[in-house]
Amino acid sequence: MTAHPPPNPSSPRRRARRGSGEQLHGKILDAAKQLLAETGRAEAMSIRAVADVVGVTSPSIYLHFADKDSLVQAVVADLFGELGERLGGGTPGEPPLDKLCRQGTAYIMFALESPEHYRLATMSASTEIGKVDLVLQTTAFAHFHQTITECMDAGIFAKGDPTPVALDLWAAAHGIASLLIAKPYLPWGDVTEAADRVMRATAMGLSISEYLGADATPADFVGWRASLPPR
Amino acid sequence: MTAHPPPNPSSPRRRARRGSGEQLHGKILDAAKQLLAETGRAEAMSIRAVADVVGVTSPSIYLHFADKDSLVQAVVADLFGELGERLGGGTPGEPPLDKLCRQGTAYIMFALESPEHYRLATMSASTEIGKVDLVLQTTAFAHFHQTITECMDAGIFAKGDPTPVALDLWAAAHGIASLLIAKPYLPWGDVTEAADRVMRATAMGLSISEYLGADATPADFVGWRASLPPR
DNA sequence: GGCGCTAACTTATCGTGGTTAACATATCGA
DNA sequence: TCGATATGTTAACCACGATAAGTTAGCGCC
Repeated sequence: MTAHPPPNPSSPRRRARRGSGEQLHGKILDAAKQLLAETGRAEAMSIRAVADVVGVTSPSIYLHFADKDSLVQAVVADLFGELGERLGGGTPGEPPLDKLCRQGTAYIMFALESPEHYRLATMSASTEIGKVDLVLQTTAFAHFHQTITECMDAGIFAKGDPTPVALDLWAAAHGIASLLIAKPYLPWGDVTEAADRVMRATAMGLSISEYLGADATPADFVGWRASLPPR
Repeated sequence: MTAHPPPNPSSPRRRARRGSGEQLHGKILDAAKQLLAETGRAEAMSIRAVADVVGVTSPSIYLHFADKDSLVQAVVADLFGELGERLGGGTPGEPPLDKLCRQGTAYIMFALESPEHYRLATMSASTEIGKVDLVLQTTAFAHFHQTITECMDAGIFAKGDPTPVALDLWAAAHGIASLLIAKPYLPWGDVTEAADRVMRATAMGLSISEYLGADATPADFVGWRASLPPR
């Protein structure tokens, strides 16, 4: 069995119509996502496996994607689209910091729902210069951006460019999501609570950090904290 | 050139003495670390490449490591040992929260110095039950643990089990380290400042979060913050 | 109807990588 | 000296990513 088996001789897959080569493109993407979701292992998404699922030979993949990395990136882009949609909703009039924490937790939950997709999305090399601000242009990031701006208007953060704040909060969300996925056996306790706790702590910390001034040392904070009335 | 070339026929590597098969074990580990550090790419550390560097044929690796994953895990364990040593030092009498932030930043810097090692350490699957608390038993984690206990004694955190606090802080450190490695092109600004900022914010946030009470909502925080005198 | 163009595939093949089975040999205790 | 065995090597298998070259089906056109 050294040769790869043909797709399925009994049902010879009908070749796509002349202009509709894009059909296969979509099917390949779906198959790749499905393989990742079902097996849960990134290495299971081989070009050959994807081709088998679609019912096509492996070189056909290369008619629609330049190489494996392109396929992975396409899957990831698709995923981030879904994430953006999910972060969009929310009750109007929701306090901005509540909204920010909710979005952060939603981000983490999304990552936990499709851990292999998330791993690929955040842990691939992809140091390509061309895609410099690919992340920053996702709708998910735009939603974060928007909510942070609302927080600034509410006086929770100092007014200015929301991007640094967004990056710091994203780092916190990514950190807990990533570790929950990679080290699930650690004593995290309830996952939702852990996610919520870290997001709240980071958001509050950034706010207090700005309140105390960017040049405040940890010792300054300790002194200030000691001066707070007990609750 | 389909066959693999022999190591080096001109200098026939002396076989190790009867009891010293462990020599090769160490050399393999060094070679694997070296390949990762030099090339900076995880895929460059193939079994065959490691064997070539050592001057041995690839199947010999399997006399000392069960499979590639075992070799990777061994490299990672070695790395965490180095990390633990580095986190150990520090001036006596250093305020505990300063120490905590310094250790967090040192952790992040360590990750940035050997990004591929770090990627392997934190992003591999390794869901093996046997190694349940492998991370928690590293000296690096022990140092975090110790410093957090000192913070608790200083009233910065509520007294109790340091492990949850350590995990949350570790998540923050890992998040920023991981993103700095995976997405270096994002506008992080100065890397050291970013690391320090996130660590400080998270530590302060956890402290304030405990001060306000675990059940405090983000809205509670906003109300409390608005009551603070302007600085 | 038939003819050619070409999009949409397949077949065959290459090189690399992880892993294993079978074989070889140097070392060491008895 | 001699056999047991630790310490390797040779040869091979199979899966994978990728490419080159061949094939076929749909479509416009006369």
